[in-house]
Amino acid sequence: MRWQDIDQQPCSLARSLAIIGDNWTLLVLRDCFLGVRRFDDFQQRLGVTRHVLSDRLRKLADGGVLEKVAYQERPLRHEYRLTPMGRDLYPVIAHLAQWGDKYLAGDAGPPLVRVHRQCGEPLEAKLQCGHCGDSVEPKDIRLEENPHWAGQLLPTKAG
Amino acid sequence: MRWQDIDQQPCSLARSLAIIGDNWTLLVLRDCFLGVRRFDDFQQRLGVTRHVLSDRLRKLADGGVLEKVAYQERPLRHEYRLTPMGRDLYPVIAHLAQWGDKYLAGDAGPPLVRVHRQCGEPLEAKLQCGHCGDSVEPKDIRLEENPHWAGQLLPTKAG
DNA sequence: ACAGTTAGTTCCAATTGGGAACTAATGGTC
DNA sequence: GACCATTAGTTCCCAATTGGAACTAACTGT
Repeated sequence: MRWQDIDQQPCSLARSLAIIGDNWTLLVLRDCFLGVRRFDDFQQRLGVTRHVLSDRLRKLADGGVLEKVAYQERPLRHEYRLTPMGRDLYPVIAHLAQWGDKYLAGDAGPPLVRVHRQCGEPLEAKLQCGHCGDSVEPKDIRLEENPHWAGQLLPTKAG
Repeated sequence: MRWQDIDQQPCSLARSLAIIGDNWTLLVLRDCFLGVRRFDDFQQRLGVTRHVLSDRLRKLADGGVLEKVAYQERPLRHEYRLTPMGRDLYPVIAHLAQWGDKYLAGDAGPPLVRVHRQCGEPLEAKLQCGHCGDSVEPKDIRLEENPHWAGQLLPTKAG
């Protein structure tokens, strides 16, 4: 199976990755959350080649994660802004960054600290159940298959 | 800059992506969280080619996300298991899957429901501040640069 | 002796990526 | 009017990676 065809899988994770799972794409989104909006700014900050950046921005815009907004006419120029759908990816980025802080930081420590304005403390991101408010770990989750794909998604004991 | 060199960036997100940001890698981890451990099982479930799978599993093991454990001698065979470092990626996968459920599901609805055992309800994953317990959104976060990289990480207003 | 199991490796053609130069549309300067 | 600057891309070429399939190694069971 080709990577470009994973958007046809029923799995929600696979479909998500079809939009944001390419190399460079999550770094583009990191910069979006830092307020970067323009092509050349992305290009210089990331060091990615221009045609790859062009491709990734187009995919993000087509996928609804970014929108292309004209910021001037004559000559017509566009910038890229997060949509609500894009902003919903913040927890993914926050957890990934925190994971890197925890396991991959060098001697100088994590490069950025994310301070929670409301409480003034560095954010310790946790996965929370919105229904009961408790923190959640992998073992706390039970998976239920949608009957439409019964037996096709989860591995069997036999393999 | 080559993608393979992003592990040398100070950014924690970039370093995380150096380990888990390759195409297919997060789908390998999805299957790990579903209990898949063996090479051929990954290969058949993912449809990825064998040498790409081999490369991704090696990178994950080298990065400390998976460990290679012998499950029999004669002939020597290994399986791949999540380490604690790997299990810490669960929030990333949960949020990505939920994002796909919300925005990318087809007519039949999300393929899997993640039920929170403690409260019995479908998980609505939220990003929580471990210090104060509140849910967190992008606008609630203020970034502070580590002085070691002062001025090198965040974009300036000028661009 | 021969088929089956399992975790890979090897080979080749096709796609994708890195690096650099180039284009288009326009404003400003000498 | 000629030339430089800005900005968002596109085009070109070569190298690296991927997809698909076949092959290898080290056994076990019949």
